[in-house]
Amino acid sequence: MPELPEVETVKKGLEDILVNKTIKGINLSGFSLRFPIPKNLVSLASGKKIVSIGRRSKYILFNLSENISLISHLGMSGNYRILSQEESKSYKAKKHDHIIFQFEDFKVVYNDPRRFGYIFITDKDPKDHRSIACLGPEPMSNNFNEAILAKSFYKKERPVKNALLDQTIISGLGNIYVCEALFRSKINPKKKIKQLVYSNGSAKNSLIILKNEINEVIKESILLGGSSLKDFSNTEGKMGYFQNTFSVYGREGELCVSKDCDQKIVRIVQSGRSTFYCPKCQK
DNA sequence: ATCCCCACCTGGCCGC
DNA sequence: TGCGGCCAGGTGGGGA
Repeated sequence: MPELPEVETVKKGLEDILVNKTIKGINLSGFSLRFPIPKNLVSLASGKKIVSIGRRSKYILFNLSENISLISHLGMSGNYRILSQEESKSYKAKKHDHIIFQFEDFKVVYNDPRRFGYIFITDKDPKDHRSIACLGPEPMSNNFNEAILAKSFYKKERPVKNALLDQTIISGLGNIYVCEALFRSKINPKKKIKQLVYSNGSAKNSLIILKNEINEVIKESILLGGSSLKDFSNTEGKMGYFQNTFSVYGREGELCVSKDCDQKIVRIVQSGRSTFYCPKCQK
C-alpha cells in the first residue's frame, strides 16, 4: 500500500494511542514476512514501554524503553489495526494476522496478506540500521532541495520516473506520487534526468518546479489521510481520501484533467512498473 | 559504478 | 462456477 503519506497516517494513529503504553506480550503467526521475524522480538520487546513513535521515509520507528527500537515496514499490503478494549477481549486471530501486540487492556494487530512487510529489532540507533542509513532526503524535510536533486541527476541517463522511485536519491515516494508529481510538473516520465540539470551542475527551472510539486503532492495527501487503494486503511480501519484527487494514476484511457487538453491518459511500463501520464501536457 | 530485472507473496478482477 | 492470466502501493540482491 503505502507511500510516505500513508505511513505517516498510520504512524500518527499508532502514536495517539500507544505512547507510554507497555507491551505485555506478543503473539506471532509463525509465518515469515519478507524476512524472518527476528527470533528475539518477543523476548526483547515484551515488558518494554513505547517511549515514542517516529517515521523515517516509509519506515515506522517504535522507540521502546531501554534503547530498544522496532523498525517496521508495511511493504505493499501491511497494516496495523488498534482494537478497542471490547474487540480485544474476544478477538480471534484472522488470516494474515502475523503479529499481535498485547497491551494492558487492548491489542494491536499487524496484518499483511502479501507478507512483503518486515520488522527489525535493534538496540542501536535505528538511523544507523542498514535499511535506514542509505535513504535519501524525504519530501518536506530541510535537506530536500533542488541542489541535492541536481547533484543526483547530473549527467545521469536514467528516466526521471525511475530516479524518483530510487529511495537513495529521494525517499518516501512510490509509484502513485511519482506519477502525480510528474504530471503536475508537466515533465515526461521518460525524460532523462540529466536534462533537468545545466551543464554547470545547477538545477533548471523544471527541476525546481518538480521539487515544489513533490512537496505539494505529499503535503496534500497527508492532509487527506493518504490514498486508499485495495487494502489501505488507517489504524481505525478508515480509508484515506487522496485517491479521489488523482490526475493520472489509474486513469488510463480517461481524459486528461488539464483545461483545454483533449488527450487521453496513457499507461506505459518502465522498469516493470506502470507509469500513467499525459503525452500532450508532459514534455 | 550504474541501472534494470526479478523474486518475494496473496488476492482480486477479467475473460473465456 | 471455475480456471488461467494479469495486475497491484516496495525493496534488495544479482547480474548485465
